[in-house]
Amino acid sequence: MVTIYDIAKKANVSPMTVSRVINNAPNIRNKTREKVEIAIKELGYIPNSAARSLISNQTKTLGLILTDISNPFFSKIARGAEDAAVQMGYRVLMSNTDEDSEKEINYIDMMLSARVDGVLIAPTSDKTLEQIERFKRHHIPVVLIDRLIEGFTGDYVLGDSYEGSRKLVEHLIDNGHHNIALINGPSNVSTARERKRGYIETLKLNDLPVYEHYISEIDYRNIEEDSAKIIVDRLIRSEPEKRPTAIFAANNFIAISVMKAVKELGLQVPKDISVVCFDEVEPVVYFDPFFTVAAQPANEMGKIGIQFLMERVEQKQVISQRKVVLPPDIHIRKSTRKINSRFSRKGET
Amino acid sequence: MVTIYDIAKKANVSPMTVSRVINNAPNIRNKTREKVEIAIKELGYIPNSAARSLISNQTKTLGLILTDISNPFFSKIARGAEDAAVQMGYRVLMSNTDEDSEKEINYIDMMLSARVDGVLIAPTSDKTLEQIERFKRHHIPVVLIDRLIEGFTGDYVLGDSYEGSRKLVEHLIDNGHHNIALINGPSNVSTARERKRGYIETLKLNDLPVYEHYISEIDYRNIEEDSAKIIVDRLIRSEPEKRPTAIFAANNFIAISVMKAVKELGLQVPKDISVVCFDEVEPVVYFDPFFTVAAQPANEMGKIGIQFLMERVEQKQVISQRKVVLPPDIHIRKSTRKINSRFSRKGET
DNA sequence: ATGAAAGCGCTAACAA
DNA sequence: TTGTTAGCGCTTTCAT
Repeated sequence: MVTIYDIAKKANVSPMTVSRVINNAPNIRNKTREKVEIAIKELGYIPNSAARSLISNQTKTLGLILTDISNPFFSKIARGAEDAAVQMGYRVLMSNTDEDSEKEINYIDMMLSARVDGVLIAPTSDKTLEQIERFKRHHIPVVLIDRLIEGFTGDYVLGDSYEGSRKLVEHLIDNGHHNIALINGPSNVSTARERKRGYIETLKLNDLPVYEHYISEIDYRNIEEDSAKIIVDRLIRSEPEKRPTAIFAANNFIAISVMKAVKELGLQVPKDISVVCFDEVEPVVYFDPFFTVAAQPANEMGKIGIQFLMERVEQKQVISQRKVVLPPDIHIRKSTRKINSRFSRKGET
Repeated sequence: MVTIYDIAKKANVSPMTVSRVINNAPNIRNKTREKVEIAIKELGYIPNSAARSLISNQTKTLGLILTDISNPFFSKIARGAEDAAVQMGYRVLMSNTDEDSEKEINYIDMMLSARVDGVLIAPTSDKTLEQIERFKRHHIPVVLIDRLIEGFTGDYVLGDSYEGSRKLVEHLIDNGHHNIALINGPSNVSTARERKRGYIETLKLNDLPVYEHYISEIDYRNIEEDSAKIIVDRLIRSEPEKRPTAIFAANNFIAISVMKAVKELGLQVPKDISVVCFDEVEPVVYFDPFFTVAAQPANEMGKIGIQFLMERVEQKQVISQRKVVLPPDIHIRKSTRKINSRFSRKGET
């Protein structure tokens, strides 16, 4: 490996001068600089980041902890984050926790030993707070993305799950749906809680009853399995007047499982049942927009998350906590249809 | 920051003993080990990777250079690669070149200065070979994924583009299509060349003419723009007997643009025109399998790529070049249909 | 404008 | 079994 000593020897200067050249320090004679630069080119010298880190106490590396980069929502966050990081001269270490808190701990160990300068994380659950404390102890800034943890102090960037749910459910109600089921994510994740809150409050505001048997949860880790089908099956087999006419799937993955289940049960969307969900279902949407969704600006979220993080890392204006909650875009498409309400609402004639 | 010196002081041993404990060295008295471990726990010590790298000359970090992680094909490669890397105790630095060779060079600089122990790369074009040489000069192993470069010596993992094209086109021909257009990727990428070769040879083997005006290329960087539409428009407006009855889109992104264009031109797939492509169009495929595709095992490719890389990095059996070409799975679905050939093939009665 | 010395956190090599 | 010394590649500090 070529070092500044090799360059120094070749250029007939001291290692310190080489260091000055590669750091664009002032007060260097042009001729000296040229000599050094030529030697660098000829030997193909590239500074050793590890040695620099050791002195500067910064690695110019950021940690990105997401649950699954092959989920389009997260891969967009990753893209937005990576682009923003590189633009500011930082590298990105990626990881996939698969919603598994043990994997998450291992990745956090990894990030800690890599001495990342900051971390952007979508926590697997509220329990992650303890792990985040570990970063705090090492004075490593942490920004939360997509998911909030109560008691967390620091910046975060979320989609507005409550508002998105409100609008999605409102849309269903406006189209005559009074029997709306919610298939939610696990309640130890903030987005799921907020979506449920939006769902319940919207029903109540519209004088619609909230049925416990309409609400179920799926652990994200089991979506691939038959959990969605079991739920959809149960919902559909209930007595005709209790059968939901619409399903609110908490995210795109759940929506897909629901679609599959509905189909396997011989029913059609939206003819027999309407479906809405969070997050865009790509890339179909580009040529055949089907799902009625609350689309979150994932790329933007990643970008803002890194910007916040960088400001903490570079200790610019260390303003107080920044809480950004981005509104989702509601797209009304073909997975929902107007129906004739089977029952009138309270107060309706 | 806590160092081995802090631990040493607290545990009343020398820094070297601490080093031995954290490295699980033999010949340490149990009691000493315990003392040290307690101090480590209490102070929350985590070894500094940079310092270790400086001595060991390895960073336990791998570089992953892909074109765009928000493309499902590549995000699956990334997942497979990341999982495999972590399992072997390595970290992964990610990057997105966007098919841009300048960005690619910057990322390669980054990887070089990060002193990654190895690189898994899907090169933007054949020109990347020079850049790969830079890794070679620094004795950093490189494994190619998805795309091959002529003249490259080393391991690679590809999908079988030639074979996939053969089967896709064969399928179209079997269904009466004699007028098949190819909308390809740029010919400085190996997959595009191989797909074209498969297309042409299959036509020839079936005594079908190869028309130059049926073959076009799209730069991956412009897919979002109207390039596909312009091509589809031209194809469709040609004289009736020259109008293709099927389009072979080189990948899923192109296929989506084609679908969009076909729709905007008021036509339907597969009624008016059949469409086939490479790579699965997810996640629709899970509930509404539509596209007839040659699906490549992306996750597997990433995993194998990292395995090969690791063997080079850890200099196990440094066997000669390993060339893995994985066959795609052909899925016949609803985007293609049987038609009555408008003209008989040469030799047919 | 340039150089020498010291040290970042760790470990290899040797010594005790 | 444990400790001492030196040095990985670089930069900070202080000279010159």
